Amino acid sequence: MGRGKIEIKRIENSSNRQVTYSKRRNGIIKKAKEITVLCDAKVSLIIFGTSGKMHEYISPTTNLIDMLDAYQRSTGKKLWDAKHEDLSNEIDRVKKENDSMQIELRHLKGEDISSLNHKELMVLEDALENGLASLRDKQSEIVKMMRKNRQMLEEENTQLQYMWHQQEMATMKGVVGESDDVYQRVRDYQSQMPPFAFRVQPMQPNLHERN
Amino acid sequence: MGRGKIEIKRIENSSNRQVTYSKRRNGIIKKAKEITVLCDAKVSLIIFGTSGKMHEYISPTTNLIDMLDAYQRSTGKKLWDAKHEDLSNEIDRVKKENDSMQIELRHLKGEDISSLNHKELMVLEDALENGLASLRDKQSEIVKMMRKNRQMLEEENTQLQYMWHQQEMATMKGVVGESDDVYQRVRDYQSQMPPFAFRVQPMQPNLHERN
DNA sequence: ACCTATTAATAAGT
DNA sequence: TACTTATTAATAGGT
Repeated sequence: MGRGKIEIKRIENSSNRQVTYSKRRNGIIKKAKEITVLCDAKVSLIIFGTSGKMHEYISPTTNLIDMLDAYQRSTGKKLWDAKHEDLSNEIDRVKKENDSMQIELRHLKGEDISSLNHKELMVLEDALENGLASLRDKQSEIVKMMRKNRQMLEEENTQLQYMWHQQEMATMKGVVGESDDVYQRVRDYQSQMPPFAFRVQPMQPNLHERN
Repeated sequence: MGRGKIEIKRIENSSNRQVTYSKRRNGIIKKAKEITVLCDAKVSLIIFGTSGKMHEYISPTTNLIDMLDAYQRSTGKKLWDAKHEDLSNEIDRVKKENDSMQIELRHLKGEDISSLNHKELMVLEDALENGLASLRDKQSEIVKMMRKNRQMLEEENTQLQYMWHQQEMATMKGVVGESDDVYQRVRDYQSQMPPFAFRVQPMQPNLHERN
């Protein structure tokens, strides 16, 4: 299709070859676009000329990755190396782990237990009872701590009341000195101990609500 | 280039579209081959039609992997790595899911509960108690079924003993006929009911050990 | 890049 | 699906 017929063999004249390359490259890409539109086809076309410059066309209804995935599915050849397979295996492995944990969780919550046999039910029961036991331990530990806390607060309170009482007495007798007021006494008292917060907070920091 | 000009837009007639697809696909592949030979070009062409069937052409001077490597060098886009990243993200996602389930499981088993606050402990307690309650329900259901089973067996046993006794009486009187021996009686009795195994098996098939 | 004679591709019909 | 052929589209070679 030109001023003369040409044989399909390498064009030896370099500039002719370059010109032909450019024209035909455009031609192919145009054809690729057309078949995409006319026939709902998906095309991936990558062309390198001798210059090393690349030209490509990918049907806008898809992308190279998807095309290559489809290619692999279609041919069975694998383009992505072993590393990808490793990753896929890893995903499978972790997903399986996930599933079994999912099941265990459901069982512990009393769901789907109809499929369990007697032995399995016993194991489950043990687990639940142990869990509950640990929890109760924890809770009683907390209660103990709270009691201790309250006790410490009460003791401190008593001490402060006593001091306040003493101060009142002193005031009534009119012996108030600048370096011996009630506030100084309280500060003296406090300095004998670690700071308040440190002193009476529970050892269990998360005892309090978080939100 | 045909008996008439056509617009470049989707061919609605399905069989026309199929025919055109087939012709033009061949046309493009032919062009790809030609430019490969004429101009020393390297072409990778992958085409999927609506049927999902794939056609490809790769210049014989190269292969798809090399083409894609060159593509990546040329564009800077990374194909495998993109895929890679997708997979890695998937792994991360699933692993996170995994971890949180892991934690929940440990909590239900009474482990690592020191970090929980009061509210969380209450929720946990509820979950454990519910689980235990469901389990106890299940277990009592099983016990009930076993009792029922045993009862059925006992009744059958009684019945058989009675028949055996009768037969003994008959034998003592010497009135044993060929069509009226004890075995026949037992068979008669059994034929009134479904087969033994079917009759007295628990409705809960997994009651028995599996391994 | 553009031009255009010529070949190649192909749309529609069979 | 394959063949035919009128017609359009691509393009070789020249400018």
